[in-house]
Amino acid sequence: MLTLHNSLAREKQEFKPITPGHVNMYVCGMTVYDYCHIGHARMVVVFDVIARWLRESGFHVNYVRNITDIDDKIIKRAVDNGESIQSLTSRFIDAMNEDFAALGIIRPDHEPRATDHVGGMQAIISKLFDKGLAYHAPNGDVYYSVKDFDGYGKLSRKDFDEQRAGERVEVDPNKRDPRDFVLWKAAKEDEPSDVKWDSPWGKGRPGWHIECSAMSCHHLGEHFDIHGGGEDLQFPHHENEIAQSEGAHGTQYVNYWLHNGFINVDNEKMSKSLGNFFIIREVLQKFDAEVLRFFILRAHYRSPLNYSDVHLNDAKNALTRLYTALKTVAPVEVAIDWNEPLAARFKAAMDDDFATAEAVAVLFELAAEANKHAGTELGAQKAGLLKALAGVLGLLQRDPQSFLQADVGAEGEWTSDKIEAAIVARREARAAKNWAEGDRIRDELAAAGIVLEDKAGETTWRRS
RNA sequence: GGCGGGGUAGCAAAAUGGUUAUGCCGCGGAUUGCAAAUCCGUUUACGCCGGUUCGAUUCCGGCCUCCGCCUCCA
Repeated sequence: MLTLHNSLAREKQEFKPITPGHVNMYVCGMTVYDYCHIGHARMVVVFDVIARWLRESGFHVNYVRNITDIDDKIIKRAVDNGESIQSLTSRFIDAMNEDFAALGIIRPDHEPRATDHVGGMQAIISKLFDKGLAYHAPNGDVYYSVKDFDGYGKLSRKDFDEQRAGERVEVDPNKRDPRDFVLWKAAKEDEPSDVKWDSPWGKGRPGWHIECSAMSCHHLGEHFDIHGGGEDLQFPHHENEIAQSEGAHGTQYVNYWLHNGFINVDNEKMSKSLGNFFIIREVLQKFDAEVLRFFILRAHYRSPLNYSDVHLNDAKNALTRLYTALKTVAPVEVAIDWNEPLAARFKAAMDDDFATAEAVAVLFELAAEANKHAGTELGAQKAGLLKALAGVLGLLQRDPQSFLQADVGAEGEWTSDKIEAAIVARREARAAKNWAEGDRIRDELAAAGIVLEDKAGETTWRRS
């Protein structure tokens, strides 16, 4: 039985799809005006694994992750750069795809872009007008009238009588209620022409929240199973999506809300204003992408996760142990037998709100089993199961050598040819029992971060 | 102020009312020409104070403390 933590109920619940055997899942994706940081990496890795596990569990999954390609920050950046919206967003969409591919992310079934769904957004706004949930403000913007929607606050559990509106932010005089949020932004004189769409309420562009209501509805319908995103989106974004979609359609919007935790730096939220954020491609200069993926999956998706080079290095050493086991004990291909004790533990962990930390622990126990039975059929079976289970998490699918010898962020002076030549020289010295020379060569390589391993007359190498 | 999530061994991170988490690091042993890898063994735990219980890190209450959301944000 699959259980998951539903933010709406604030407890773990058994997962029951609307249509047996099918899962419709929507995740809030990127606003493409800059490179993705490791917080985004966590989000996409987490939901990638969730989608993989749902499929492994036999569901047909329709996974949608949107791209926000129109927004204040995008306009500002494009204007600052003196380029078109289209040129800016397509550049960062390409970069995003590169980064996500490096992380082993399986592309969602649909990646709708906001600018392709403006019509759908207008249709929802019109329905909201029909139901008296939207109004046209003096400044030309269209707002959602929060006080007219009964369920407002049910996701974030905000008791608005307790909130002191305007305490931290000036209340916009165009709003009838401080909680109201924008559905349609009136075009401004100085804005570029490619950010203006015609609408019944004048030229303008959509508000942020309406995008997701429209795109999810287009691909998944008015009522679907799972909606995910970062925990910060719970309020106001997801709360507002509920207000829009349920307000317009009159039916329940989403059954299960999933929110992933943040990546922190020095126990503080990573954010641009604090200047403590890390771009994925920066991190990949220093660490293998699979190390970053592994680092993310070693924690539970809802827990805060502290990032530092020390922690990534720790993760790298741990992943090295797993790959070393697969190098030492060649795995045979196996179909996963979910009744096998360790496989059963893996499954129980994943079924329990996607407890990847426990699932990863199982991987290490399998590695130990494989090592213990190295050279036997049993060992090869254990290694095979290790590789198969890791594959469910999107890990350990490479040739072990390619991971162990990967030249990530190295100086590049020691090419594999040069290393092989040094190994030959060392072998000759050792054959002549010239241990001093053999050890000198090994020390020289070690100083360059290359570790030699002599086994059964063969010498292999890896980078440390 | 409102709402929410934490505090576990040197570091990271899980589960659990009584039984080894797991990984990295450390220490001892086996193995090795010496190493590396591997195996065996092993040292460091559950924020504080009460309560329930035969027994609590695990449940309940209080306290201390850290973090997040309440504003664009994964």
